[in-house]
Amino acid sequence: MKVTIKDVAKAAGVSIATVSRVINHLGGYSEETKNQVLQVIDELGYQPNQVARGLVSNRTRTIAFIVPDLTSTLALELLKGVEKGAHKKGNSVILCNTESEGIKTMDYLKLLHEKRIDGIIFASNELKKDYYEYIQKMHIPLVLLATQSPRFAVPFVKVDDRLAAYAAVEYLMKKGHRKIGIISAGEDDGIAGLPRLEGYQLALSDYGIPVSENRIVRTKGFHFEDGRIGLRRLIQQDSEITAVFAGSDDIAAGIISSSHELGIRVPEDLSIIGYDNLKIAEMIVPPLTTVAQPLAEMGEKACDMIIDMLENGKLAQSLYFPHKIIERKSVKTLFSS
Amino acid sequence: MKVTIKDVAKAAGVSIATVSRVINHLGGYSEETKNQVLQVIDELGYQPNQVARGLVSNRTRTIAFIVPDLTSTLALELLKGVEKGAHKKGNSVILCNTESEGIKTMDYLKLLHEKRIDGIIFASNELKKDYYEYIQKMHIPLVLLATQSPRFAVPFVKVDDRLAAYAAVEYLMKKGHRKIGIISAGEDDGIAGLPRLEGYQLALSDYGIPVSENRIVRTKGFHFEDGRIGLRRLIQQDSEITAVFAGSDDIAAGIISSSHELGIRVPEDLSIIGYDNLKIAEMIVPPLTTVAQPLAEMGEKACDMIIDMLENGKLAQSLYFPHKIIERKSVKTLFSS
DNA sequence: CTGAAAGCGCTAACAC
DNA sequence: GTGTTAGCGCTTTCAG
Repeated sequence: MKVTIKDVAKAAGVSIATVSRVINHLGGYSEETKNQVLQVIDELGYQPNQVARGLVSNRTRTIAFIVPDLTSTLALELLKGVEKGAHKKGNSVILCNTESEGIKTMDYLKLLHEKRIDGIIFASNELKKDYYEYIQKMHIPLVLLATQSPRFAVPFVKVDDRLAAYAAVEYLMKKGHRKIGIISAGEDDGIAGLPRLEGYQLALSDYGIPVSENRIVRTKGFHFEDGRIGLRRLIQQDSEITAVFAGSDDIAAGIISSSHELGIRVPEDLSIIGYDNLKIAEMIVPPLTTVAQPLAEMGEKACDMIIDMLENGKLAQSLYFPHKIIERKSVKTLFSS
Repeated sequence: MKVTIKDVAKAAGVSIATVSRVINHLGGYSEETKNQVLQVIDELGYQPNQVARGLVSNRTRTIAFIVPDLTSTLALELLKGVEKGAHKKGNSVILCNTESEGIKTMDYLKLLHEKRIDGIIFASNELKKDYYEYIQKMHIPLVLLATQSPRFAVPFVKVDDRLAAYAAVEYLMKKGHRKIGIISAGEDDGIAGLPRLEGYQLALSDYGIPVSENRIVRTKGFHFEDGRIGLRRLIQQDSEITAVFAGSDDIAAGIISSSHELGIRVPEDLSIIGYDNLKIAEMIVPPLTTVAQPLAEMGEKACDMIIDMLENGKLAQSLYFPHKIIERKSVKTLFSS
């Protein structure tokens, strides 16, 4: 029933070593025996047992993808890229949804360790000290995806948030906007919130516009609800605003949803630029102008890096991916410059 | 460096058999040795090697989740549930994104076979004969999620699409609508399209309303674009329509997007009911009234079923999950009945 | 209650 | 070119 290398060897009239050689393309056998073996493999429908292989080779051809929040389309895009990168080279990916809970993450790490997975891609979340240290002990490659660590020297793949935020705000200004607000997670989120806020402030300063606290709304996260609530807070603080930079597309969607309720027209009364270019950006009305991150590509690259590190044994080079502004219909041109 | 069962045995002054017994809670050892072993395990930071375990026990504690299209939020919700169900019992899930290509699916199946995964959850796609036969040969449990097979006796978890579609259309009628269209994949998609179309037709008939081909638009898939194009076709075929049943939330979003361009107000001029209750349903304007499928729960259940089958060795019972209509703001009440 | 030993299916020296 | 054999780390009889 279950056919093993032994069965193949016996049926082909050779030793298991020879079979092993041909399935691993190692050479050291005649063309004739090779064909013989191959034929038997085919007849018997033999599939090498990767578990047994893993036991001796210490390679499971499995990569773990750890995300805090599988709900977000952002994670999905990332995951898609990772999966593609993995499968391209005969690896598979194990999914770990940690739901932001620290305990669950350590839990997962243990499980992954027991499974002797080959590497870890840690996505869009803070790499806590505990995690880092535990992973170090596992002696497997780790790369950070859409996040980075201020403390540990771990290779990462991401876009430069500060730069991208700067570009978004600059775009608004080029369209003639001067009274620009921001609704985004702020300093509390050092990974994504802080740099986006900094980019916003820097862009304003560079254009000689004073930064006013009244135009800043710091949200808890990057979710739809944050945007909904955020807009109400923002117009309360400063009703003169003509444009808003949203820290994420979800926030932007929330802002748009809220504006409808408040009778604010987008983009006629209020222009909005988002961040992420998720699928929802094109599905809402008006279609959202936003800063695109090449998420799928980034995921794929992260995977390549893991495999690279596995093969070469040295740390991969961190990488910034370029952002891009996708123009749709949520920003009104006041005047062009 | 790498600590194995031998190291533990040596350090604890017992045999590896004893260590194995305590880590597997098999009993047959004194309280004293147990504590001794446990302590050493802790000190050494020993983690059993699941690969080695898998080799002898033929259990890898890994379940594969196969979906054709990871892009959709639907897949995401399903996946979330599956992941939860798996992790709950110390299993992990390997993700397979087949992108609808048959070759890639067989490819994956081979890979999964080599990895000796414990079971397969096959989601929202047609189970082709090739796949089925191959999986049969693997001798591992298989369950269909959000899909079913008209040909093979494979346990499934899904909602009854026909019933749910019926309910959606009936809802529209209870709100006073009589001229109701449908934009959805049709007979070509036997799994989801056909039953939804049937539900639509049946509901109409039951209320004594003739089914008109002019009110039916059959789309290629269930995507946003299908909805956008679909609406234009529909109003061309019949401009009198007051409500539309969309085969998916994505289609519904497309319809709404299209209506804006066409100057049709939702729900004032046109009511829309969607299907799936994805996250986008609450994020668009107006928030979408839709038929909810408990996707995450379904995913979790599918996982439970796999594990069940693994433990009991017999086929699980197929399960229909209940649908539910989520009322939001995309349907106008003409008159209540 | 505990240990010795035979594998699980495969790879990788090491012989011939 | 090809076969023999010693493990990889663990579970599981079988003795004692």
